[in-house]
Amino acid sequence: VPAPAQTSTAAVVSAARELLERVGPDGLTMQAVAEAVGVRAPSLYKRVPDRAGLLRLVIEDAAAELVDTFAAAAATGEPRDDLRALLEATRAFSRQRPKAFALIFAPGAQPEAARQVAEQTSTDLLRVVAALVGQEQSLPAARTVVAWALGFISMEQAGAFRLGGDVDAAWDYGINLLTRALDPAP
Amino acid sequence: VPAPAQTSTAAVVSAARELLERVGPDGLTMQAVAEAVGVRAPSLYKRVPDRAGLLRLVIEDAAAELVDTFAAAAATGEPRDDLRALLEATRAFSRQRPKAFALIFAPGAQPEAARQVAEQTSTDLLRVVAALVGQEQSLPAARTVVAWALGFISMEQAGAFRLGGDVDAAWDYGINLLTRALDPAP
DNA sequence: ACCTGAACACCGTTCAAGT
DNA sequence: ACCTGAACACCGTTCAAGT
Repeated sequence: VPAPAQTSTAAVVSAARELLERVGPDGLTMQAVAEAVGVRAPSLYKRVPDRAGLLRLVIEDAAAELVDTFAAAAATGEPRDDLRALLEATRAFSRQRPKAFALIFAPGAQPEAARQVAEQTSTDLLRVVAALVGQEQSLPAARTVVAWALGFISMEQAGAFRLGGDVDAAWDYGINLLTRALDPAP
Repeated sequence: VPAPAQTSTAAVVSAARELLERVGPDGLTMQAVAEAVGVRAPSLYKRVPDRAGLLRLVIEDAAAELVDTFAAAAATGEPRDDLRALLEATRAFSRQRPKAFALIFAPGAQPEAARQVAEQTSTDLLRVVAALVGQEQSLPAARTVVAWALGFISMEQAGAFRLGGDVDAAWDYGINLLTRALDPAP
């Protein structure tokens, strides 16, 4: 007599995603996930290989969503506006799923997810940056933009920016400064 | 008959620091630290409050070293050279103690250490940035520089930069681009 | 086929007992 | 005054037994 399935891989991953954002990576225990989907912890091993594998699924899922968000923001209009749109989309996603966003790019955490994002976003970003600075230096220029954006978002989520001032204004300032530097002759 | 001390807080923190860099945060177990200093795990609680407190000591120690390194690199010469020196010192420190550096700025990890670094480095950085861009916009300008540097270092340690190209050249490119943007009239 | 309780390994932490 | 083994709580994981 086969026992009916009480849950599914999708439900497990979904519960893990919500737990990650609500209580952080340390709170993402197998028992908490099991309780959220209505089974006992050992049953989760019928759905995912182990905790690391579950976390990998959550992060790769978030990475795929980030790629989609990024692709949806890609346009082929005025390069300055296009660059801003890509950066705003990235920051907006980081606010929707801050913990997953941090884990995608965390050192040593999930190389595959970071590689996936890098591969699937680099074409759009390089095109826009090349439109501003030229083909030749588009790679180091794009790296400068990405480093700034990831650093800014990381600081924002870490609660840096304690010397006062407007954080949104600092974000705009950074975009404007980089854009101006990439294409000094408007 | 008092039992002679077999270790000290300094030795415990030092062993923890080495373990952190060698095996990462997850490998930094109380048992591994105890073995490194030659006692059993329960004895560590005579030296540090608990594992979180030990990690806090390690990170604050690294933060103090980073502040010293930064202060030693501060000069009052040509502002562009001064800014480069501050950034090079930060990157050099991140390579000496990559795990500790990441933990100082990790979201949610150690707010005190990050605050300490921010407070004790902001004066030097703001002065140099103000010399380039002017007093009025020195705060958002400094935030742009810091965001770029932390993002670049984070990407470097995470093993991003997989599309080829010279990472050191990208670092120089970023410094030059930011410097040029901060002071467009050389 | 999946679910479960029981068991095991591992880690952080406490504590009574030793010196 | 510090050190230790034993014990406890908690977590990840395995597995035999149930349906």
